[in-house]
Amino acid sequence: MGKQQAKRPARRERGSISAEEIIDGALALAEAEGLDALSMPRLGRALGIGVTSIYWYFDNKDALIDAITIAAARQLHDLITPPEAGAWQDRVEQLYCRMRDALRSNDLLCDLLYMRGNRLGENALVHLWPEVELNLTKMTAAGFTAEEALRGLVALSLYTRGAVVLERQMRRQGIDPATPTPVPADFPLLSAAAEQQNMRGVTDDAFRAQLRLMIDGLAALSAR
Amino acid sequence: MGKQQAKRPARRERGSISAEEIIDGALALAEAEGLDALSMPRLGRALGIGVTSIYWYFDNKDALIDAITIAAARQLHDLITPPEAGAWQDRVEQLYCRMRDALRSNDLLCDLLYMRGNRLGENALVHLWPEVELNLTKMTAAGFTAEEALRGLVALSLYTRGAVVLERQMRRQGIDPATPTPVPADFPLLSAAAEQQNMRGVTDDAFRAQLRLMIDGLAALSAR
DNA sequence: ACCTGAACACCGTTCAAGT
DNA sequence: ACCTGAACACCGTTCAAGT
Repeated sequence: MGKQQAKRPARRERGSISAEEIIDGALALAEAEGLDALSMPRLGRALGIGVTSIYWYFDNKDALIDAITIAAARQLHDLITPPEAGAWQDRVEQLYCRMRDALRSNDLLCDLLYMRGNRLGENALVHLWPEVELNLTKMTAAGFTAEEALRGLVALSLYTRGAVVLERQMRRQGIDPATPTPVPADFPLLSAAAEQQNMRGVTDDAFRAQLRLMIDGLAALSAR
Repeated sequence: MGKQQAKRPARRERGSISAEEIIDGALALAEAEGLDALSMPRLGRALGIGVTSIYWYFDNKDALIDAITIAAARQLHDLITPPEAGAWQDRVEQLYCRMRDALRSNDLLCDLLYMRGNRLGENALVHLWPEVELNLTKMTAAGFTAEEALRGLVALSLYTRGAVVLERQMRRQGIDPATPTPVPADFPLLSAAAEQQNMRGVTDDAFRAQLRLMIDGLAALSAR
């Protein structure tokens, strides 16, 4: 009879592992099982490499997460950037609506960028800077100072981020954002309103309407 | 000579531990060392009880986190609720400015409520529902439908939440939100604007100004 | 009824090797 | 230069006790 010992997988040749392969594997694992399930041992197993080999390419897990964040964010730009032509109001409305859509349909990207501490900070979205610059150009042409314009764009992005994060938190808990929050009858107005416009998320229409309200408010400001 | 064996702490009497004591200890530990440092073994050690004793009072760590979230959120209400009298515009402006202040000065509360998955969802802030009801009353009196009014309040809270979370992420990374983001000169408008109004946070004035813009936009809507 | 340590299956990371 | 397992100090949780 042959030897019965558990045969361990063959040692990988040197040069057969790359940072890119690890990033791709990590993205695949996190997409399939969730970011929480991404552990170094599991990743090593999924890639068929020794756990510790990962540490030759990345100093630690945080560095790896940074890398997959950049990789995941890179694709965002093409998904959401509106055509160059058009009034800033419409371009900006479209940009943030698409941003919300993209993050809503990509939990992993949302988790990497907005949930818990994204170590990259604002650098995670460097790919969007040309888009910001273009909007600033259009807005200054419309009468804004650059500071006013940027302040407005930041506000819109904060609103969008808030909406995305709220909904993500609900989904993470297995709560359907469409189901209204139960509110005791002590609060008649709130409980009536919460049946339509609940506090667990925003409908597409409500999001867009409020976004437009903010944009129009800014536009009125610049006209002054 | 006396026995040299490491003496283990005396066994606690039955009844000497309470859920409240555990919650207080957990809050103290999380405040002192950060939410990440709150582990079951550390908490047991801090309280001088066996780690596993905690499991008699809480099913698991998540349940304990829920409990301390509720405990931490309870104090929020008194801190931020504005006086009853006044126009809804001013009350709401004050409410969200104070909400931001409270969360900015209490990292733990911010982490519990907004960073990563808060299992309690909107129930974490039940203590604010009377305040919401009051604002809905005032806003419907001013011409809003209850749904419109709630939609507006949700939007304001999303903006606030976005601002708080962004700043918290920066602080968590040890980045000073006041230091401007370095932007390459390829983006002249952005780099000029980013020196004043950077993308790492919002100044108090900018936050309030944008909040007021949103409120006035809502008010104009109801006048129609 | 309440409190406990031993034990288990995980984790991230270091280190001293192997090739 | 690149890949590796053994080992370490942690974690959350279960379980079978003790009192």
